Amino acid sequence: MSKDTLPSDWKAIRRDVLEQIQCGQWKPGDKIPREIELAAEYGCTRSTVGRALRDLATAGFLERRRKGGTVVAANPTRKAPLDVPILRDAIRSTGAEPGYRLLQAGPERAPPEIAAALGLAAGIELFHVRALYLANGLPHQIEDRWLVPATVRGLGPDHWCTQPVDEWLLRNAPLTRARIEIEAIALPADLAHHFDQPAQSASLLVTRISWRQSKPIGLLRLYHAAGERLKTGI
Amino acid sequence: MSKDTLPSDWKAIRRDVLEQIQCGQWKPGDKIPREIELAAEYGCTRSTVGRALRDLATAGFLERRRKGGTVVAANPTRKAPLDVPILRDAIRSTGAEPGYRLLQAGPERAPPEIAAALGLAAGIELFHVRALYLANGLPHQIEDRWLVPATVRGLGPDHWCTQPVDEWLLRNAPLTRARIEIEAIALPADLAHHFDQPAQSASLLVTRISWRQSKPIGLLRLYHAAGERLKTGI
DNA sequence: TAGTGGTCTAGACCACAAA
DNA sequence: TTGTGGTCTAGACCACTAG
Repeated sequence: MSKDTLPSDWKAIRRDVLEQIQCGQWKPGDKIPREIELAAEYGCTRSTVGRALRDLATAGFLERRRKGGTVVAANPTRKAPLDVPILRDAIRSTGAEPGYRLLQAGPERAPPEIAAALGLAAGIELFHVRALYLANGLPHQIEDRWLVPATVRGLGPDHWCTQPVDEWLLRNAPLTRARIEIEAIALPADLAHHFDQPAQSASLLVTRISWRQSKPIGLLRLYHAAGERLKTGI
Repeated sequence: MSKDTLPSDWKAIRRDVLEQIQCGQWKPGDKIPREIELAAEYGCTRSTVGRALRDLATAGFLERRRKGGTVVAANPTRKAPLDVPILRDAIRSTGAEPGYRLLQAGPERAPPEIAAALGLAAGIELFHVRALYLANGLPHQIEDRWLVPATVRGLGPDHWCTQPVDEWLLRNAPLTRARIEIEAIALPADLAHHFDQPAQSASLLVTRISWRQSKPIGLLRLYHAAGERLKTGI
């Protein structure tokens, strides 16, 4: 296999190696040449080859082990990146004009399942915020958020009245860790009413519990209007 | 700000810089010191600092531009990696024993919306495979797959009878690109019957269209049993 | 134990975009 | 124009692990 062009930049090498994999030249489980051999082949240093292979490894195409060499991943479990954006930005990115309407806010005793999910004692008092997000004036999502006062210190009524809470949180109590679950639910009557859709419509519910270091920030339930979809890709 | 410990490996620098960001020392929009300044501070070369900062940039915490310097990302839109695994592996990873039951398979004229989604002429003949996946013997997911014969050449009845199609595809026609959509639907009666659940139950439908280079591989609709959730995290 | 990838250095040149 | 990050080199030592 002689090469007429000798790409010596790491992106070209990456492309080249990936092509060998995707064309089936190098099959899952196959051991590929050592860094030093590829370096000789491409006419560059080991560092440059290493950069390319490392990138393919983190992308899941290769598995690398010291002494074991570099092997084409047996089952390239691909990851589809799911955005966790600011809610209004998500609406903007669809080309629609975002709107925000506060439904309810204030301190409230946490229901047992909320407190439990956050790892807090039952009956603790949290901030409870419910708000409606609009796209071009039409109901789009309903946010149901429980926030831990101790962690979001400084957050007050003046914040959530005018602008979405997540925008304040982003700047003042950014999450370091989160757990996300996506499920389908039959739209409860009260939410369906806000969406102006029939009750029991199948709709998406995204639940997100977030932490700052090891302290719980809060629990967000994001109800989507029936028919709304999450989109991603590889 | 003197440092008593001077971490000189790139992971430590990464941790250190990330901490400055997450503790609010460096706020969104702030310009952070140049590579060469950080290198002096940490007592290492520019390459090592660069490695750490590059990593934080690809993770979305920093934005870097030549001449513009390195800036803390204004809105760190985090990405939650959603696995796109082999179906039986996904079941295994929950600790359950996977099962596979073929429901129906063979050539079939593609419905207009399927052909359109794949960018093919209406009325084209595709492979249509429907199968039930079980977890510990219980119905878990239903796969409804349309495959483009020209792209998955070599796939035949003997393959899909005994083992899931995706496992053959992984080795013989791996995807290079995919579009994924997640939505909530009311379970149609025929599917509900297989799941042994009431019709109209809200359940998740994941639709995936995949390509190999620019050639369409097929369209997969994965129906989840009512109550099933997708899980991810940051 | 020996071989592979992982990391770091000290330097250089280049590409891009801000001033 | 000029300063910043992006990349590459040639070399070195180290950490892990397969044989």
